[in-house]
Amino acid sequence: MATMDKKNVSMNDVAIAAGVSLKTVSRVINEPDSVRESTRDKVHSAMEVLGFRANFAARSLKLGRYGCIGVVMFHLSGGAVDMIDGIADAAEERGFALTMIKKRAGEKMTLAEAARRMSQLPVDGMIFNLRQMVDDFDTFEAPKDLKTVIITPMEHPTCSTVSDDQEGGARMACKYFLDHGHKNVYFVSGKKESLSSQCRMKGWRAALEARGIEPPEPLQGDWNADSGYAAGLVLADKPDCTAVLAANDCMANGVMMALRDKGLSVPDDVSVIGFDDELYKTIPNSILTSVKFRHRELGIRALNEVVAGLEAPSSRSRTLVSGVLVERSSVKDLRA
Amino acid sequence: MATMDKKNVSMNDVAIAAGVSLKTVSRVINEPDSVRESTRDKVHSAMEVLGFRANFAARSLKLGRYGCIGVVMFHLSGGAVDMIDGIADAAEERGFALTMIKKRAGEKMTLAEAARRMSQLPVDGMIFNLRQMVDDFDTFEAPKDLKTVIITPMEHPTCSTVSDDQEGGARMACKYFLDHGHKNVYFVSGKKESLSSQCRMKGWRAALEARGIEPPEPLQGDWNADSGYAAGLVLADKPDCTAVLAANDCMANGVMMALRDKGLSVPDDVSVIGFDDELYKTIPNSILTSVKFRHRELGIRALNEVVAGLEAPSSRSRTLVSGVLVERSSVKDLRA
DNA sequence: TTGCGAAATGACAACGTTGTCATTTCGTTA
DNA sequence: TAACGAAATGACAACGTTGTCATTTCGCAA
Repeated sequence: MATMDKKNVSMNDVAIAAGVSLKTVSRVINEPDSVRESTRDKVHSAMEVLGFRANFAARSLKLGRYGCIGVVMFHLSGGAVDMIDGIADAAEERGFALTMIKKRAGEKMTLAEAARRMSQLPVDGMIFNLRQMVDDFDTFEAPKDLKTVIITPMEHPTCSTVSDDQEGGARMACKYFLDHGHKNVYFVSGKKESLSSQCRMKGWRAALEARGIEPPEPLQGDWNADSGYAAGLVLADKPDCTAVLAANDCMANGVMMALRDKGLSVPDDVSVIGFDDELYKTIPNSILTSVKFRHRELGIRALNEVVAGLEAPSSRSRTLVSGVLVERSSVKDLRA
Repeated sequence: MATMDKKNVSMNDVAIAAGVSLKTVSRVINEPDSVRESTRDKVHSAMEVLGFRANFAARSLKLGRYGCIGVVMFHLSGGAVDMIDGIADAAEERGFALTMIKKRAGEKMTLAEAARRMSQLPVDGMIFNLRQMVDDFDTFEAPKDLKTVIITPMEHPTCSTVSDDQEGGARMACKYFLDHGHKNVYFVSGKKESLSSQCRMKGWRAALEARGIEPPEPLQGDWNADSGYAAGLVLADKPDCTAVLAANDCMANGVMMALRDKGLSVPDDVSVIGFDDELYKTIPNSILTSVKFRHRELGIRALNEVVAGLEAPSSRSRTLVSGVLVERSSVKDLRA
């Protein structure tokens, strides 16, 4: 048995084994250049033999920081993966790990509650991913010593926020229709409580009103294809409907299928744009033009904002990550 | 200004403010019943006034544990969301938080490297989510004091593993075809390096061979609809092809579209089964029968396995979470 | 060889908790 | 009122690091 069974190997154990002082072991880890090579080797091999691993708690206690960023997922849905991916990559790059907690199903969590839980954990700063409204959004104050960034399209009075420019994306899509000669644009929304859906609707309205067009009544969907299909059946009967903006690709596909089932062609009779640009994964040769948001970039920005604010937690900024219109062939040009 | 600007409020500060000893403050937090109510109130209001928050590092150092489970994402893809969801919920329920790190794009990470990084972080145990093979899988030995669970379909010599029963799911689907009178089943695979795809293929092979049927050459896909479509075009020309098992729903949809474009009907001419049961989100009135895995359950099991093993890190178990065949109408009954 | 400044190393305290054990206070009974 | 056991509280050490400052060792010039 070469392996010791002492529970935890401390720097002191290593120091004794290597015949040096505790502090020298510490130096080998934190400032190796200040230690003579021969000493360093002794220490390294002692660490090897004993299987030494630095104690996170003791180190953090002394340093007064953890090297971890907290992430609170209020809602964990499909689009969140890329965002987490971005957060995690950026964290790694800057030498941070992530500490994650999640709102449980059914649990009513406020920002204050999330902050309270997080501040008991090893974190130097935190990111809240918020896709729906919470009761205490406006009144919430982040702990003064813990930089807090909220991922949400709403502005917050005291915290930094980061968001996709959902409203801008919707405006862009709408303008694209209008610039292609369409006189009006119908809208199919996502779930009512979703902030994304609300913002996309707001952008759609704004773009139409900017051209003096009265927005028609939006159709209520629930993100899934079936609700898009139902909306499509309704829209097929409206003679003035030449353009449909659906709040996501799945519903856009539902709309397109309904239109076809009603004998209408996309884009010849009706043009359609969706959001998220993910239909191509599921539909071969997909023609759907779509507004794509850079979730990964969003995550990266959020993390960078936290890290940048570690020294000045009370600083406040607002970041918008623009979307991109991925052009395919589901929009007909009505001009000329 | 009611707010103190002393950097960190310690139990000692609270004790002085409340006129009690340090230890009494500690007791108020950890064993409130052992403190007289009047004392408790004094302490509580002192904590309130000073804005006291317990120091995680000091607490962990003393207790010798963190209350955190590490999660390493070797691959962060769509299906991972539900799994993380399950892990996070189960963790929460058992009073643990999650510490997460991710393999970076392009980085070559081994299990040993992941374990080394994790063991520098605040974790009592860890979960590796492994969807592809890594070089040191068979030789890897987990730290003796850190319970390690690997989410992977492969068996590991020393670590506990948890997995969907991908192979069983594929067998189930295949058997379903055969039991409905089909004489053969074609297979469209996902990306070559994916363990899921490999296992699904293995199950398909096994089910056919169990009935003495020689499996036809599998068609290579890449998870996306276009590759399924290409496979469908090939399959449409095979007169003996009455049943197709695609390694995911997107490719299954591609196959179906190709068959229809070739004038074949699903399920009248060809029956199709997919995996993951997610097509209904994108396709209205989807008819695709599909094998669904309970990713959330998988995450819960993985976390529970870690927690159960905290006291005996060297214990080892293997958990398989079965899939479910979600029946729709894409399979024709050829009997009678 | 001696002396010197620089480099390397070490002793000790401190970070903010909790465990151990001693002490004080309380309520009850004789 | 005194005496007692139980309940409440407190003093102090310990967890495993890193920072401060003192001490030792080294290499080199005189």
